Amino acid sequence: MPGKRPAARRPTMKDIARRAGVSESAVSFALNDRPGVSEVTRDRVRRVAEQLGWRPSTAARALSGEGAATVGFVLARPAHTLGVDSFFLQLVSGIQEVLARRHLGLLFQVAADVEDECAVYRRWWAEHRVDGVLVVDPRTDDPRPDLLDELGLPAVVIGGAPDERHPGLSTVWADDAGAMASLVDGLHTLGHRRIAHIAGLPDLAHTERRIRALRAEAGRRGLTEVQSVTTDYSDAEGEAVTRRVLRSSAPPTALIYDNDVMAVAGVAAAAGLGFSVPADVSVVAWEDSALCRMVKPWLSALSRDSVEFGRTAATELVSLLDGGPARTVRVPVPRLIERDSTGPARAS
Amino acid sequence: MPGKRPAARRPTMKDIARRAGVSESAVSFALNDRPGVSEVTRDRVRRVAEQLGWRPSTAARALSGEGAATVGFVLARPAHTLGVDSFFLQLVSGIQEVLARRHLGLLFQVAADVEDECAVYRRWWAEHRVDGVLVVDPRTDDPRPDLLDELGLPAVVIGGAPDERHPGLSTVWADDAGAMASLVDGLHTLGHRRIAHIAGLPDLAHTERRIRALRAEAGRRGLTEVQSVTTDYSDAEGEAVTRRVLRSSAPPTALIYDNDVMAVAGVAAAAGLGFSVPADVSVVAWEDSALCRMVKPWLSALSRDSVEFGRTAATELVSLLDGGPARTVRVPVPRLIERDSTGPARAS
DNA sequence: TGCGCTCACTCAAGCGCTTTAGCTCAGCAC
DNA sequence: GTGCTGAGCTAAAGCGCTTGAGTGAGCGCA
Repeated sequence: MPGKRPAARRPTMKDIARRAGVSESAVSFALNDRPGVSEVTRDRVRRVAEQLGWRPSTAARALSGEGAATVGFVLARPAHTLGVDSFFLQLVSGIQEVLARRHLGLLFQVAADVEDECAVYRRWWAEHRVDGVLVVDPRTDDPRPDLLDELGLPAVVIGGAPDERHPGLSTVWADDAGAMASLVDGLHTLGHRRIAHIAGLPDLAHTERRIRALRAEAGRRGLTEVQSVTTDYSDAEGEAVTRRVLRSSAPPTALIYDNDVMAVAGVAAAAGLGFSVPADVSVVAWEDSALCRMVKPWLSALSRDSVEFGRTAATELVSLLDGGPARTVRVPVPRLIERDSTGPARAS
Repeated sequence: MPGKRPAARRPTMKDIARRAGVSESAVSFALNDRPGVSEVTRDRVRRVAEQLGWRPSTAARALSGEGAATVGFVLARPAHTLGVDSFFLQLVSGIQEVLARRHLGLLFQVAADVEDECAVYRRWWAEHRVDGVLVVDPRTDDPRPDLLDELGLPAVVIGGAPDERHPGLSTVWADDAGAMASLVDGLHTLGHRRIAHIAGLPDLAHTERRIRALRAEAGRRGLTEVQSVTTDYSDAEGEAVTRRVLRSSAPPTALIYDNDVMAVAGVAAAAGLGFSVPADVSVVAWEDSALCRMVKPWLSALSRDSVEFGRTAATELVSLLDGGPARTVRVPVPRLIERDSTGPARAS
């Protein structure tokens, strides 16, 4: 008897039809809220379906042209940077919340690089696996929008800048430039004149945006000793770059890190070099998480609601799947949470 | 012209059949390596398929009884504990690696609790969405194995103890008891007699295993001042519990944390109370990540290869899907990485 | 009474694939 | 010549659902 697989049979519409004494088509109409059946029949069918625990087979649905009831999400980052990043799990959990409500599945895949990611989209499309995708980490010179256009796959770009060249794509983005501007403004007010920006991956669109915004703000204020350095987001590079910039003859008095991991690593590196935070150097993390309260001093951070970000993106995709128009949605500008790592610049 | 969706048509087997001048059945045989076609035809068909960029429609495949080519993964943890946890992303990336090679999709879902998770399995099963699932966070008194048995859904339990009651399930697990034993042994050798174990979620099977193992080890050595306290894995509880245990009249000289996040929070809490690590109290984290090297002192940690763990689990599931037998696989015992947070007990 | 119309429903085809049964023809033994 | 075999292929059904084209009853209206 052991090892026996009962494998209870799944009920189908045919079963419902039989029990309700109507045709399969009637069942289909009834369950999909289509006209063509009386309210009485509809109710009866619904009751039978419920009672049988019926659920539509996604395979059959997909095959008859209804789409796969699934959206795709590819993460293309080097494996080692996937580590201690709270952003993606939060984002995904927000996405889920919205998708689950519509019984849409989330097909998740990690890819080695963007090229790989494109291959995944092609495969998903050819295999009829997804109805749309959520694209993260948009890049400067990104091949993905063109591809998705070509495939006719509805998509929402998360974190991209508005893009007129692809009117089919929705975009959900945060105003990095604005955030950077107010950040620089705050630091400037505190007397900081030498600022280093330890940025993320060089090819990412938002990295680019932040770098440009910083340069613009510096220009406007006549600050000449302002720099951005790109990294791979890892604690290792955060530490290495911090060490390098602080060792210069006129070290920065404020450090802006593009994520929390590097900021934490950076604080440790600064301490190692004898710099005290915030007395000698102020630190701000672009991304708030528990991490920021795990080190002394607690890190001031730009906080955004990543879960909400995910919700927004998913909502846009759902609307796209419903035939809605592509849109560009801006989520709220991240808010600076002032903690103990920022203070007035040391008088030079 | 803008907004036009070209929506290139997907090639089907019919297209291949036409171009290759054979019937659809022949194409099916050829492409699935089934007997019934000559090598010459097989080659020709394959070439045409390749040239057309054909990929089988998963929907059609699933409908004709081949399974959905997808496995499911549900994460049922309170949203706020999802934050800074490196384990799951690593695990998933290991899983992916194996699944991708077989062109299996990973359907991912976050659920509120185990009950919710069960509902997801039922739905997936009824909707024909997945061929098997990976179950994480096994619990004492877990409803999931029974359910999966009932549904006849192949499954691999990740982190569970071997379970004879469900011969249909595969299990991939680490020997927590052994790891705990050697940990206690090490601490005992260093002179520690009062040990506090800040454990994870109380219902998880591995939490239970570790607690029991600690108690057993303490019993064997006649240590009476050894305790385990369960938490929700969050930095907040890690900090609170640390504070509480260190405030007692005879505070522990060694702290074992069930994850890296709590360990880091704990070190900060200890420092706040005037305890120096490792002089006054030693700290070990059960889970190694970049976090452990982001604080001073660097944390000693039990390190396991989570990516490999994922690979192993996925491999087992694939074998199950191929009709292989259910198995129980043990992954290597986590290894203690000694850094700066452990040392001899202060002479009392 | 008969015409046309609507409503509620049924029939049957079709989505892209697998699979079983069957068909054809060459090769061979007798 | 007949009969058998097996290799190589085709025809057709079926998976569970949707959908457009019927069908037939009931009704209003001239």
